[in-house]
Amino acid sequence: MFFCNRTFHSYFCHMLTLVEENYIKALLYLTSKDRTMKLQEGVGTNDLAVNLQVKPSTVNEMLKRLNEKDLVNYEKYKKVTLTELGETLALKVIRKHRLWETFLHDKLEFDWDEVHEVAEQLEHIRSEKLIEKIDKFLDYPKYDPHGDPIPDSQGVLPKRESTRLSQVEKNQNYVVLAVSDTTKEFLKYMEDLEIAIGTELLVMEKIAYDGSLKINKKGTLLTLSQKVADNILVG
Amino acid sequence: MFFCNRTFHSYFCHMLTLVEENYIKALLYLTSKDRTMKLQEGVGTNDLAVNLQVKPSTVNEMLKRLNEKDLVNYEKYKKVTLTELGETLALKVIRKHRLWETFLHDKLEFDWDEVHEVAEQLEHIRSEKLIEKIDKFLDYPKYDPHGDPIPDSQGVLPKRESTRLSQVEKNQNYVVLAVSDTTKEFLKYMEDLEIAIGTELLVMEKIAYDGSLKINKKGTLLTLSQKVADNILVG
DNA sequence: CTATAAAGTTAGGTAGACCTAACAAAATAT
DNA sequence: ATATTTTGTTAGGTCTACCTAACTTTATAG
Repeated sequence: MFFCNRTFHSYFCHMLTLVEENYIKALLYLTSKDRTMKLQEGVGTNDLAVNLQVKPSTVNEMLKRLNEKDLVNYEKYKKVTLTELGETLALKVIRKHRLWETFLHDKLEFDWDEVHEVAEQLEHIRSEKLIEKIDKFLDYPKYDPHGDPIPDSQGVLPKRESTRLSQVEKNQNYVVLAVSDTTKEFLKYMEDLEIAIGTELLVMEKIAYDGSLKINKKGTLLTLSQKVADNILVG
Repeated sequence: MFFCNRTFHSYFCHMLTLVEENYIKALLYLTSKDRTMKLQEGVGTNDLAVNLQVKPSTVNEMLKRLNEKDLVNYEKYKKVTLTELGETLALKVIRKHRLWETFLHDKLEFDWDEVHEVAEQLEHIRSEKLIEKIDKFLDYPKYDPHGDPIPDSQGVLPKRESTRLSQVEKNQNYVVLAVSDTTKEFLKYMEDLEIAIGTELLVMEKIAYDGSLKINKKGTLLTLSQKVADNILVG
């Protein structure tokens, strides 16, 4: 039994429709993915439309509604961002998604590549209790089968150990977790290098003279100065 | 990824909306519950409306659609029944519902009375593989936490041992599972006695002279002839 | 710095699933 | 057998979430 009818929930509850949940989830995904890497804050209507596989006009309409509900910051012709409320709720959806993925993989022996599709559905099941029970049943995992971090019940993502690229071992694979310089210049450079959150890097050689690094990025070879390598956090 | 879009599914797949699933599930529930007990076959618009908590006009509209999709046999002003297809699909929903209830109760330690609400949501998850995995994970249970039988993957309900009421032990509780006389006269009498599928009965005394029974039906005392007791199957 | 392309918006339309109000048919009760 | 009640239906309206087509604003390229 749900206690929030439509009128009620609009004012008191934060009960989103399944579709609204998908919009804020996509928004969180698209923003957090590039949060530290892009020059421009926020996401465009078209990007969202592509991600959600709907037409831009549909997105536009929904953005107005989400704005009304204080889930996004939206102004005509501008990029959209999640509000704090929106982000909190999106993290809850992500939490559910990743816990379900873990459940499917660890307990039901689903393959790594099969879990996502089903978790897309399960993430919308409305029951605080259920997801807490699943969390307990899985013994409070911190990462899902893809290695993505699972937010805790407060929406906090586990802190990951990260190391500056300038200080890692040679000949070992690392994944870019974050960057510590957020200036336009740096990020623009990162974009040019096609290095983003999630990019895999392998240090081939450290040049003793100036501390610069020879890097293998999925087959592509490139050289990064120590200054740049200092600002790339990997793990 | 779903391979049935709207146009496609209407003609080739039997992919029902969540709401359609709820309608056929309710229909199965309302018909099977009284199948052997009622004089009149089928379910009325109002009954369905009450069960689904919507208005009769909404039900009416949906019945036309379900009829188009060959899920129900519906004619204006007449009682509605499920087609074979409708019943098959409804049994799949029931199967999912009861397996999820079992999962919630047995694995996640949900209380008996909490499982239904969540299972109402989980039963609509679309994944053959998921439900088969859950079935396996639970080691192929035959009954859910409420004792209701779980249809197998072919939609077949487990056969239950049943005994004629005329042959059961005294002072032991039984539940009516079925009746073996389907004549109007008998069923009408059952209705008068307010004995239906699911009714709990306790035999207090067997009269040696004519084989009639003194019965306690939830506090009410009644006497049944041997002939009647022969036609009531309990378990 | 304008012309063209890309991105975003508006208007108007559809389908599903619900509603109310008014009406018709069937069941029942006198 | 008719009056009344119950049950079922129709018509017309709402909201969500989608669409297409036409249009406007912003970005990009010559």
